[in-house]
Amino acid sequence: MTDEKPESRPAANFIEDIINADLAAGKNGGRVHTRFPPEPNGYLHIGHAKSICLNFGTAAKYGGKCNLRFDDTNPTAEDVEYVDSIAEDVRWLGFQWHGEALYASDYFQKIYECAEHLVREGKAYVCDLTAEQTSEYRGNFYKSGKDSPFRSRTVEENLDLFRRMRAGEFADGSRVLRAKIDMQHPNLNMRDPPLYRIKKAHHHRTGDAWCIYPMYDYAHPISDALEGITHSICTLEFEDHRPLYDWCIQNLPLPYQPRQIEFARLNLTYTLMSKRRLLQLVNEKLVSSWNDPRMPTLSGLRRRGYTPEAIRAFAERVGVAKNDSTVDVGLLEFAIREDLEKRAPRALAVLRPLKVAIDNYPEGQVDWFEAPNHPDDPSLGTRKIPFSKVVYIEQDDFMENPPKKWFRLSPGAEIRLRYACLIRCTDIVKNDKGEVVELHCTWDPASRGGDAPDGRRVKGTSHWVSAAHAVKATVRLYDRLFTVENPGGGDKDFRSTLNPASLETLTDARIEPSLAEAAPGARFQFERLGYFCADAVDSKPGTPAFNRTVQLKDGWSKLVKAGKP
RNA sequence: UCGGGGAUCGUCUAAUGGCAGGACGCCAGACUCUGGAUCUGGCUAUCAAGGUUCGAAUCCUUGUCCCCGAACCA
Repeated sequence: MTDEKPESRPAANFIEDIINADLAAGKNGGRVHTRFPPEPNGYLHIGHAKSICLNFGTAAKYGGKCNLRFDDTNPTAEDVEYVDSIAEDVRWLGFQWHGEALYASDYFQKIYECAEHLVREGKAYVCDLTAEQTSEYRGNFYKSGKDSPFRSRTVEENLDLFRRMRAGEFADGSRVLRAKIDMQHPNLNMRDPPLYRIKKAHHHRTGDAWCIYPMYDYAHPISDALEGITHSICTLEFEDHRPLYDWCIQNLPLPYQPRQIEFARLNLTYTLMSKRRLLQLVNEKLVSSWNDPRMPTLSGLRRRGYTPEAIRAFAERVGVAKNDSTVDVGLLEFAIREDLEKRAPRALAVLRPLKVAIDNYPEGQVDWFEAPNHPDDPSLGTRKIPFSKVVYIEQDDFMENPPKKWFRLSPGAEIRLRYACLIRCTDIVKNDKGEVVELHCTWDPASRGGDAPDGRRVKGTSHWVSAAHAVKATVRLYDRLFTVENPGGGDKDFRSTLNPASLETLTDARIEPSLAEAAPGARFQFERLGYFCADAVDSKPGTPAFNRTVQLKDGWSKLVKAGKP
């Protein structure tokens, strides 16, 4: 990078302020070491992406390191399926963790030894209260707690009992190890919190080696300290767990003293961001899977056609602060448009075909027009598109009785077929129901390529495909999954606000021939429509299926909406 | 009625006692073989009331509103 001293760099957010101050105070020997600590109990979503970008990005900015650590202290909720998907998603986003992927379960032995240390110091005890009794003894916001009758057990008795817990002598839920702090503490987290519970459950990594598992509040600070984490960044709801985090760091013989910093998690309009509810969508088949392109999961966004670059740029723009906030989903859409606008090759595709016969075009003739793959970037090259006597245009591009500012085709009007020629509508054909099913047009042979030699201007340009050469394709049009800004907000069941039109599958779309062999995952701009990608699962060369990633900005529909077309 | 946080354009976010700035959005215009892109110009904000100060978004006081917290979840 530069020879600039780290602490002289202007801070991008309050976390960097803190790091700069720590660096200036000579803490941690000048090191910056963060970690991303997902629990492997679900798929990563766009909210996690913010945290990933923050943790990995901050470390990188300071020339530090960032660990990937699976927080797997609750075997009943966790699964290897999730650890695999999480690792894949982090890599896809473009980040490389320091060393091997780590697991809190790697530290179970050390965490256990720390617990014995607390017991020996008289700072932890085995408690036989039931969960209900524990809760009762804890008191509540307004009522202080009272000491457990087991609080005064001797060190010897506690050590014996704890070892027998570990040895599997007691039933699930019959005892816990608790920190001995203060049952009168105004912060409920400090009222003798449980450190270990008995769970005779199979763990995805440690198997049956353990039947007691540490709680998050206890295992997390130890894991951080063991790894030499300097700044342990988490979300706001852990703010009042920080005293307990610090208590653990202070009362245990640990090699490092990490510091917890909390920031506001990402909320997005029209988007659900809770793992529990996302799981529900999957389990209840309200979406096809975790990677359904309508899901806010990273695997869903990837399949939808989002790029890692766009997601990182989005995270950057959203910023980092402590205000509860809900970002407009439009900002995410802006990020992917911005990225794809410069990189996606253009192509012509007609979603809802309307047949157009060019009456004065010679039967059997084919013109191959050359079209740039990107109008502003010649380095993407060109391709040839076939033109013949019958073409399809978009149904939306014709109106029999158009409003005033209509630039597209209508009876008697002339438009340009993109990169091909000018055509004028001479006649329309309707079916029994009075719907327009076919247009008759004439072309101006002098306009070959798209410009008239007489210099006449044509306002409208339509995309099109040659009927004889176009390939049929499946195109899935995705829209937001919910109809309300805050699904599941208030007392509404989020399932009642699902958008019934979140997926529309078109099976009669026609694409230009060059698109037929698109590689799965390849992204294109279908001109005048939006960005699309060949589906990574269902699209095969020869039988393509495209997902709409996002629509192009649409000035016309905006006019219509404003009521002034 | 307890503890912990937070209130700046419509939405995010900066300004760390010294010009309230940026991005998205929106509006108007230019340009255009995508009603796309691009380019101009514009719009809109310091929760309230007092105080300190030459000067307050920032410091103090009082109040209001919002979020989180009572799993042997993370």
